[in-house]
Amino acid sequence: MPVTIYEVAERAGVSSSTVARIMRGDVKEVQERSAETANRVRRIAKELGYRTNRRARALSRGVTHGIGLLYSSDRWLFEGVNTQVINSLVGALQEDGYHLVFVPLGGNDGWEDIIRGGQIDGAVTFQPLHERVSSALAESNVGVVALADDSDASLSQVLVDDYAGAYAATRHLLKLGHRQLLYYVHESVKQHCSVHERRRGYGAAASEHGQGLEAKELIFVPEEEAVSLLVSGDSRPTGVLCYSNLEATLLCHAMWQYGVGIPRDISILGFNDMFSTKYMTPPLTTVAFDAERIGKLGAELILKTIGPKATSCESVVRTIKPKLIVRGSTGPAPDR
Amino acid sequence: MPVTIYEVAERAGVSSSTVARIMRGDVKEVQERSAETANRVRRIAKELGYRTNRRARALSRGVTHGIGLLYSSDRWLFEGVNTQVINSLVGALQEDGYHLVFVPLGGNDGWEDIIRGGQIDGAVTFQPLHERVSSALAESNVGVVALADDSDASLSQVLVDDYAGAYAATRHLLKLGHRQLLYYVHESVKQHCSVHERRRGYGAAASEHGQGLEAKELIFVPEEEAVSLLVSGDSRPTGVLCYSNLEATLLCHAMWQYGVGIPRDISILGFNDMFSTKYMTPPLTTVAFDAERIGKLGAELILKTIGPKATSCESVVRTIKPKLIVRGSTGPAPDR
DNA sequence: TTGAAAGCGCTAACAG
DNA sequence: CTGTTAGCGCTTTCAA
Repeated sequence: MPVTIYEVAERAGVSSSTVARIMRGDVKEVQERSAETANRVRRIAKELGYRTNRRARALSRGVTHGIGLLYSSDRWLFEGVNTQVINSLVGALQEDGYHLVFVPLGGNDGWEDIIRGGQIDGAVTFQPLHERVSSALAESNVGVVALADDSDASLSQVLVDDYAGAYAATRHLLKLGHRQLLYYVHESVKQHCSVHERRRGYGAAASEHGQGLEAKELIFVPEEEAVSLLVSGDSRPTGVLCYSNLEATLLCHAMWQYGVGIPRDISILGFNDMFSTKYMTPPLTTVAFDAERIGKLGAELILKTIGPKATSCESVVRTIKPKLIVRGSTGPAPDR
Repeated sequence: MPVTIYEVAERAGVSSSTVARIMRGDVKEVQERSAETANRVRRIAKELGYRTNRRARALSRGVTHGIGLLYSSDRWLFEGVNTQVINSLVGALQEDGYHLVFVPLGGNDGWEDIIRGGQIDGAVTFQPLHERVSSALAESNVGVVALADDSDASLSQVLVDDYAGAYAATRHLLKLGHRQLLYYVHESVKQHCSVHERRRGYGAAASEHGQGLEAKELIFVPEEEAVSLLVSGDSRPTGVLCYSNLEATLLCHAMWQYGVGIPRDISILGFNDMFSTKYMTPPLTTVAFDAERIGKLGAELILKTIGPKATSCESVVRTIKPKLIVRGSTGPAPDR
């Protein structure tokens, strides 16, 4: 049986409110007398092993300090760089006494009970939300911030400047002399704003360059198609901007098979700096972003959104800049 | 302002307890009269948009329906097959009205507040727990089940029969005629019971076979070492049992570089059937297990452990059998 | 600053 | 089966 403020109060000869206030840090301790009491109470609480009961506090204060991680399992959340974001998000939330709760959106109505039942104070998501979910959140006054998703302009969000990343990456290829380019997105990739943003950045850099340049794109297509484009024909691409490390891995494998050298014959550039990337041969040139920072910013935004002095109605967008990490998979364009 | 049982009660002309009981499904509705009231109450509740307040219920019942996912970020939890286990665990818990909460063990004392503050009713973990954590759990009467970890015999656990998996895999190599074998674990792998179990299975199959067989092992070593063993010397292994898909990926890459054919010159066998495995060339022969099932069993065990009729003191162990999936990366041993 | 008292919304005996 | 009556443990006025 856990010890309560009442037991501490009795032992210390003060009222329960006093104990509660002291344990909560509400007491200013400017006067000598209160400082003394405070210390005594703290000592006794410690001796007795007192801990604030979070259930009671939740009811009384009307908040749980829980943040929901909204996701549907059809879009696999725990892959790639998201896991790093989540990890840092959890850490940052914990710093402020908040915890993250898995809230799978599919299946039964569990998610609705959690949202409407006051199980969480706020939420984060990596994906567009269904209307039902959005309204449940709104009606329950649960704030949301979107991470790496810009589909709902009314939400606060933290984004990566994919346009800039793709632009820089493409410029890199151009500087190396590549004039036959390809932007490739694998068929397994889900529709997402970054697909489009990276395409825009790629396109912008290409059209800026002007004449004598061929910039192809293969979006949502199986790798066989990309591979055959890369290994046959005279105007085959020599510089490939991959949507992520998935495409990069696939293509590198395939190129080895066909005896195409990287970066001798083809330069390959990916997005997202992952573990597996470091174990590639050659190491992948890639556009990386600071996943840790997204988590931190996300935590910051959501806590601000649900905070007491929340100027709710305004949504804020934080954008982080990716950076190009040049490694071994890109090199000068081959002579033709 | 959310609607409470009192408002529903007033509108329906019954007492709040009646509403609560009906909403909770406590009412047996055998008699006509009560069935009628029940329906009316339910209708009104729906009209008013009533939802049980989980905070109030938590305080009153003394449970939160939260299950903690205990992990420390130094052992990266969200990689590989664990993510599938977690996904199914979350789903299974949701079926029973439970939710999973991230509980990072490092950093500040947040985890202790969660455990001792009654934020969760039970917990699951994939790793050995520190003494401080274990005692916090025990003292707070929070049950735990270990997933794929056998380090604490006093816990309920769900395990994979890694011994059997490695045994079957090794037998597969032997049947293909391989007589120079290697069991390889990469340096980045953390100490874990499966490392040892797989080694045992490998060793058992090897020693069963008897004479004319050389079974090497390289445990926790960098890939360069493994690669050099595979490409030089007369007695170099032709059949490799990798600890996971990581080693398999690394070795396949390296073999391509050295012009060593798979499975022509070397057969490679991995553990864990992952997405990336399917995109390998050739597709990886691997020992797979039903991750979904682990999650389901885990949910079952933890709910049983914390349940009301929990015969607490006894810990139960469920073991699931892996199965060998033969694909393209293994073939007959080459002539020498 | 401190204490007394009234909740937060639901659950859980206990009568009726 | 239904209503009444106390709480669960903490927070929060409101006086003192």
